[in-house]
Amino acid sequence: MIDKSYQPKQFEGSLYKWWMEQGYFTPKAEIGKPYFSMVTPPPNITGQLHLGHGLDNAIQDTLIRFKRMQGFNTLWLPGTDHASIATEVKIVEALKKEGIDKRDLGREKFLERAWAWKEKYGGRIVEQLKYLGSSCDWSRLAFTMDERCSKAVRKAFVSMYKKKLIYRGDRIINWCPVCKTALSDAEVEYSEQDGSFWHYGYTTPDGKTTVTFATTRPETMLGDTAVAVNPDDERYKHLVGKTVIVPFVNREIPVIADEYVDMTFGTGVVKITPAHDPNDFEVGRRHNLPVIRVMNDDGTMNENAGEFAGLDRYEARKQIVAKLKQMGVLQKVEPHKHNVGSCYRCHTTVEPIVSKQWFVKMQPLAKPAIKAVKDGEIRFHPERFEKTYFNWLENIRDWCISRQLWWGHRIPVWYCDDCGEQICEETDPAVCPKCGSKHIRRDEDVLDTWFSSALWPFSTLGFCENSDDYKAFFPTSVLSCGYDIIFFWVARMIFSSLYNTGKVPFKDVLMHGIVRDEQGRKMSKSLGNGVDPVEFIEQYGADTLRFALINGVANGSDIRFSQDKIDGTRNFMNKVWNASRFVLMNCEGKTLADISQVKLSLADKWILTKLNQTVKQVTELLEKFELGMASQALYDFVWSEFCDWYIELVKPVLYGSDDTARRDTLSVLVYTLDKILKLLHPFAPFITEEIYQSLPVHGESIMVSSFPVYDKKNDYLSDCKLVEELKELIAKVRNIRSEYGVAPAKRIRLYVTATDKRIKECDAYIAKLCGVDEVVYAQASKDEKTVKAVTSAATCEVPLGDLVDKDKEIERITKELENITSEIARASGKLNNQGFIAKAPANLVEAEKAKLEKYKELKNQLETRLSELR
RNA sequence: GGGGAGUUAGCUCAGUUGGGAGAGCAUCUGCCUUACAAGCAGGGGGUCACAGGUUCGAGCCCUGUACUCCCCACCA
Repeated sequence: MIDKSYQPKQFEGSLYKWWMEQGYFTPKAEIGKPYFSMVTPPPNITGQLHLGHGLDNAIQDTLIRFKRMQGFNTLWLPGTDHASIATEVKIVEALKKEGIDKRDLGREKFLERAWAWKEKYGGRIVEQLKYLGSSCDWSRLAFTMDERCSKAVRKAFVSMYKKKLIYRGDRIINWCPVCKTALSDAEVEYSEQDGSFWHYGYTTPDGKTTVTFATTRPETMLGDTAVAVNPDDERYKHLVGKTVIVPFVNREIPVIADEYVDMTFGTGVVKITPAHDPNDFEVGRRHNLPVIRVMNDDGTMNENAGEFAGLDRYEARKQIVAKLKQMGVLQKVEPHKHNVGSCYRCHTTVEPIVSKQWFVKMQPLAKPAIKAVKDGEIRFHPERFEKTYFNWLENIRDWCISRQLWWGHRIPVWYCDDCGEQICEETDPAVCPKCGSKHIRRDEDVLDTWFSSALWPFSTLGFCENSDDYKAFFPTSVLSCGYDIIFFWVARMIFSSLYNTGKVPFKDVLMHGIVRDEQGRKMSKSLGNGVDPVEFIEQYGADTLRFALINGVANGSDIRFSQDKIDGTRNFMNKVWNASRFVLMNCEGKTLADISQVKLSLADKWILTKLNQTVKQVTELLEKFELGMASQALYDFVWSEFCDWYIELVKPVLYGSDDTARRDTLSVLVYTLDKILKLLHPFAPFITEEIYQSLPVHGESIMVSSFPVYDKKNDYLSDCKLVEELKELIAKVRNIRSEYGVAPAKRIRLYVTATDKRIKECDAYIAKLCGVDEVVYAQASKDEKTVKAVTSAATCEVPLGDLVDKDKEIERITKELENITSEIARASGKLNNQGFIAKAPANLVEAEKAKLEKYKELKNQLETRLSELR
């Protein structure tokens, strides 16, 4: 028997441990067997569990549990990400506290520290994920830098290098002066900031002509190597080919003509700094301009900056502006809003800088990735994210994959100091294969952390070894993650997988949104509005957390996590708990029968039908990945049908004296509860297992039991309809009692004139649920003061004696009559419409006719009643 | 500049092939009815942003408008 009150803390931990011990999460690789597999988005080893993980895991665990119960060979493979830059930043910070500089420590020692750090903290998030109930196979736990994944990284890199899809070159990249590394385009976040537009000009050597322009970054002028105008611009045609002088550095630079310049913008003149602006870099290439870097890696000005060398970039800007002003060169300063890029890790403003880096050539990889989605080999849910995906891949630029960091996969390229050869092989070279020299050096840089995560679905499964896991579970079935990492991760997995394995990495992509706080703000450390899932689970339990994150939420949309939602969900869990307790209490000391052997009551047939339809609905919705709607359907069935009606309907039998009837109904009650628990288990694994273990008859574990299956022969539609009519009748009588203020405890008599004869089978139900001590199947006598309720199945008269207020009754019936009349108008309007008759589906027309008949009958009854009263 | 999403009850949101507007919370009334007051019963509350169009029929499809939010691009 379960406890009196629902206290999830008392059983969640131990159940999880037991599931693990039983090995339920760990499948065997059975090649050819129908499978369902997923890989988790690997959380960073630096990470703390937050509600985003909660949502992600709730979704995936729900899917995997559903599929497992459906009999698929299911694998959910977890792991963690080394998170190159994020981790390195943390370790550098920790070292700083000890007064140690990374450079002084040296690469090897630094990596020792990093690994030690990973051992110490890397497992924390994994442990936290277990609180959620995630049925991942922890025995297959992967790490992006473990041997298997590293091997895949090496293999992929070498292969792409040899196919010239990876190349090294001097290009404009985004540079973070704090992290001191290059970043990919995706790693830069843009935000609008207030800045200034400084207008000034450069003058020709003869001092006669000045060309004026505007810039937002005056400090870059020290690296200017040209001034550009549009070739069609009549104002400046005469200047093209002439030169002007850059102040401070006294460089003579040409005035060039280039289509890039927009004549209508500003003065129509652009200063060109090839080393520090992506567009200028392109212009510089076209005109063979020198590329002069004026900034160091830490954001200070370098020796090319002349008198400003050594200053921080912003200080240099300040001083340059001041001096330009002093010199009388500065013409005006305008406030200007512009988008500034910042590092996604440390939020420092990034600098576009020319630098020698490694790149992945994207065009050839993007094409098949686009095709796979266009052809429907991979489907996004919701579909709209496919557009986001296409848009990105169609406009993609080459991917900068080298990082000036130590923590990560070191680029597997060696350089020969003697002959200059570049060596890139799957095994480390000892000597230069070309000249035999021993003087070879390995590239210092590591790879973008996303390069290894891009291989995740197949690297973790043992693609390199062509392992049984790979053969049994690849391609994976579903990938679930937030829409915020479509570019970082989803797109890159798709092209990487197509390139390396020739297969798509997964068939369906299920996108979810961001979990926000009550006010709709993003949860963040700085706002302090984050909810710690571990604390939350302590208080409310994992089931409540999971259900609150999933229930009623549409795919891909953000979620507001509010106390209201939490309370409502906790109440639902409590409801499930108490309803189960009711069933179990009634089972004590009783024997049950197989429901195929019992005589089903009306209520039994009704709940079995409703159950059956819920099974159908939930299964279909889950198969379409509509988890939010599936859980909603379950919530409604459990609370509004099973608890509110069925349990109440069966009480008379359970408390009655007919043992056979009791046994039969109890059997249906337990049967239904068993199915409810199974349907609910993927969403709320703990509470369902805990209750399941207390059922009079149960399997070893609910998580390896079979998911309920819809069976048409369990639909008792006519009985179902009768119960719906009964519910209507009960509601109307209750309404009258309530309206007339009849004390709830007061037993009354009820006169029923049935239009549906079967309503006479419902005595006990009516009596119990309407607080009636006697149901009389006749009309009330003329002198008894009654209030009348007209329903689809019967007319009821509630004798209320002096409580009956004639005027109030007339008012009530008039109001009801108005409703009915408008319904009749609507229905007959429809039926009089020739277009409707001709074009609407026949069943709809029939249904409408039936409704009209019913309403007319009700109207008659009400009119009769009204004339009686008057 | 390009793309996407949203606008439905006081609040937060569902509403999937177009066929009589829903939930939770809040609110009002009455109930500690032996599973549950974390509950039960009953009630009130919506020209589904606006304007057109398609259709027998539109919250849902099309066009436009307004406001809000997000992503991408980055004319210096």
